[in-house]
Amino acid sequence: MRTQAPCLSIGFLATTTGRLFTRLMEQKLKPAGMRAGQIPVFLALGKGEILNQKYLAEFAGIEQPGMATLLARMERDGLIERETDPNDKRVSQIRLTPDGLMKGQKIIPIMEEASKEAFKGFTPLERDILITLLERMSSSLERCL
Amino acid sequence: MRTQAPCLSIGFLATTTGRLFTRLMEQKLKPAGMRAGQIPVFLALGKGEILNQKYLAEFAGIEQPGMATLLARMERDGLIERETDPNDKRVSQIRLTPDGLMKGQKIIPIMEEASKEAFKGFTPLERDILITLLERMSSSLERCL
DNA sequence: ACTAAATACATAGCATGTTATGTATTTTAT
DNA sequence: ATAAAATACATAACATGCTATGTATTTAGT
Repeated sequence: MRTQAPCLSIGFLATTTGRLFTRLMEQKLKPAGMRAGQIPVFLALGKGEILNQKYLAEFAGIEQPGMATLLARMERDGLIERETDPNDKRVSQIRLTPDGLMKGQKIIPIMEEASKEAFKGFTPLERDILITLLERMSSSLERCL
Repeated sequence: MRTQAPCLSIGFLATTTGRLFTRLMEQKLKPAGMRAGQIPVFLALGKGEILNQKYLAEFAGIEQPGMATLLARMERDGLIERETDPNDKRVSQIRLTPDGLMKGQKIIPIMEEASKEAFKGFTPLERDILITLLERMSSSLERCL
């Protein structure tokens, strides 16, 4: 008796599902003047919060340079503003502009729409199981990186 | 009574899990002279198959221009060769070079390793459920794009 | 007090993927 | 037979994310 072969398609499935979801979000966000990568920033700053880049990178689950370039694009597009922290000149305090705040209000409804479509045909139980298993896999992967 | 709120974190979870998996594969593939995006090409051509770009793009589940640039990089790095189909000069027949064939032999073992780590702590049943649910979500998303 | 380490952010260079569009070539329809 | 549609691939421009590295600024250690 031999060990059952692990499913090799999990990587393909995970990345593909992620990409498809991003594509769907892009479709919905673009007409509203937002992009998929900006979602965590809008979620974190949507109520007028003022946060620094390190926090935002951790919140978004990406590396610091990725957040740096994302924020540079968002600043270019007038969605965020930055101000050097007077207490620690290394830190820049980041917040949404009035335009950013206004646009950000549509994020949650759009996410709800997309999630509803992604979960089409799922029972609430299946939905919860998928979330739980994905969270566990995500943790496993983080641990071995 | 109101409809239960759909889980909004599914998009984040899917994309994050995909990214983490890609990162893990990069760690394992780079020392072997391969990159994560090349996996489907190696899988499709690993036994000496000769296939065209359109087929490879569909197999990889990405758009045609993405495959075009991927193949350009792989050709640059001496992993694949292309030859115009004499029967239809629009088509280019693609195959792995000897070096590509040799490197490609390590793909499956590396995928097995990565899958084992991703599924750490999963029972076989949980594994199968995750696969099934991800496949269903992937199909749902494809349908509404 | 002052050098060394740590921290926050920026930049460079790249891979991967997307949409939009261009260019041959082949097929279809009249 | 030929103009029009379809097909296969390439290219441009961009977003997102990565690693590696640079640059201030702050904190710690002696």
